[in-house]
Parts: sequence; structure tokens; C-alpha cells
Amino acid sequence: MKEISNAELSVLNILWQNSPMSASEVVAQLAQSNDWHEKTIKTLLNRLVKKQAIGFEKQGRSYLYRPLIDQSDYQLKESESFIERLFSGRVAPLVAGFARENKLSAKDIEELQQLIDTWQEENHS
Amino acid sequence: MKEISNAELSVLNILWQNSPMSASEVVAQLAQSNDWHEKTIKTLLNRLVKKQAIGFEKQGRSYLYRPLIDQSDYQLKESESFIERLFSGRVAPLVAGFARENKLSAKDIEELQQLIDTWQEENHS
DNA sequence: CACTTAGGATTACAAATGTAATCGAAAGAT
DNA sequence: ATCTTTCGATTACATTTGTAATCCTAAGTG
Repeated sequence: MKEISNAELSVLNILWQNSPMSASEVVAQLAQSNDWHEKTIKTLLNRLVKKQAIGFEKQGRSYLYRPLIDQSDYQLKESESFIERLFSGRVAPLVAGFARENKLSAKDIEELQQLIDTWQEENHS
Repeated sequence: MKEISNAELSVLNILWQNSPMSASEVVAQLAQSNDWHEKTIKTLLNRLVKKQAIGFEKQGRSYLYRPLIDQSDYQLKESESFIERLFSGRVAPLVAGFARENKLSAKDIEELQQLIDTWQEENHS
């Protein structure tokens, strides 16, 4: 599938949060945060449809959009390629950066510890 | 500073690994791995210079290039914006994805544990 | 010295991207 | 039945990006 651009991703994120949504609802969400023109957002919806990242059903005169790709799949693929490009594939250094800058929340720590524990059980070594 | 594109980043990565380097050395490194034409790589070097991401000193007829921006700074900024865009700012879910797909190495685990321990000492709470 | 070559500088050009404006049809409003 | 508004579809247009090719000049080669 074609790459999803940053602007397009903002739209997709909205739909992952809550779908299906009409174009006007998406616009309502985004126009605020991103200060984008309605036309711009419609363009982004169109491009996402062309890229088959989202689909729609007609609902009367307007459409109801919903994601066609899974958020977790997308997150994983993008994370892998990002980590590869910036950190030669190792994830710990990224987390280390966050730690250094105090960007880790207590919740992050807790979840990370949980992940480690689980990992160690599974790979009991 | 202007954004650095993916192709440009490949070049920058080479220079972060080892600098200063002449254009031909960079080409030697990259032509292999990325199957890029020499001219392409020169273009990327030029664009990086324009973006002030790298600089050079003349050395006879050719140049010696070196990064002007710090790799850690770049990594951190990009990581933050990436995590913000894809994970609403929380880093643990990214790591969780890696864990699920078994992309964590023993070394990663060890480093992560270390980070957590340190974090907990500092925020002994 | 004439000729080829190796470097950087400039130019090229299609596709993707950000950011809309315009078009055409259908639905409401008067 | 017109007029206006609202949708989606189509078109627009400057930048950025990927991917080179061409140009110009100084250096080696014969």
C-alpha cells in the first residue's frame, strides 16, 4: 500500500479513535486542533480512500468513513521502519532517550516492567 | 531547520558513523547498500548542506563532509514527534508492539531493565 | 598541449504532499 | 420553482523528494 503522509495520518488517527464518522464530523474534530480548512480535510479523506487506508458507505447524500487498515499493524510496521532508520533496529536506545529527557511516565515504567517480566518468563533464560 | 528526508537520512547516518568523509567515500558506502547512483548521492549531500545538516571543508579539489547536527538530538526530536503522531506520546505501547512480535533482543531487555531501575532510584516512589 | 576524467554546481523532471479552490448535483429554504 | 447551501469529485499549484543527467572547471594522461 502507498505510504500515508503525516497530514493523512492525522485524519486516520481520528477515525481510529472513533468510526464510522461522516466527513463533517472528522472536520469538526480536526479543524480545531490542526487549523485546517474543510477542503483540505476532504482532500485528505479522498487520498486515504484512494490509498485504500479508509473506506466508506454511502449514507444518504454523504459518506460514513472508517479505517480499512488496522492501527496496531500500522503502528508496528512504522515503528519497525522508524527504529531501523534511526537506531539501526534497536529499540532500547530510543527509550533511553526518553528516559534521559524525563519523558517516561510512571505508567510507562510500569508497563515496560511488565513487558520485561513477561518476556523473561517466555524466554526463561 | 528544514526536515531531513529519508534518503537524506541514509547519507547522514553514514556521516554519523564516520566523519569527515569525502563524497566518494560516502558514495562507496552507500552505492552498495542502497543501489544509488553516484549523482543521486551527490544531490543528497548538496541538499543536506543547504539544510545545514552537514558542512564541509575543502580539501584540495574535493570536500570533506561532516555532520553539523548532533545524532542524539536528532534521534530524540524525531522519536518524540514519531511517538506523538503514532502513539499519542506514550512510548510503552511501541515497545509492547516489539515485544509481541519478538523484536526485542536480550540486550534490549537488559538495557530496558537498567533504565527502569535507574528511573526508580531517581524517582524513588 | 589536447584529451579525458573526476568533482562539485546547476538543471531536470515526475510523483508525493500540503493546502486549497472550483465544479456539479442534490437537498433545503423561501 | 428558484435560490442557496452542502456534499463529494475534480482541478490547482507551489514545495519537497527521489532519482538522475548535464555543465563547468581543474587535474591527470599521453
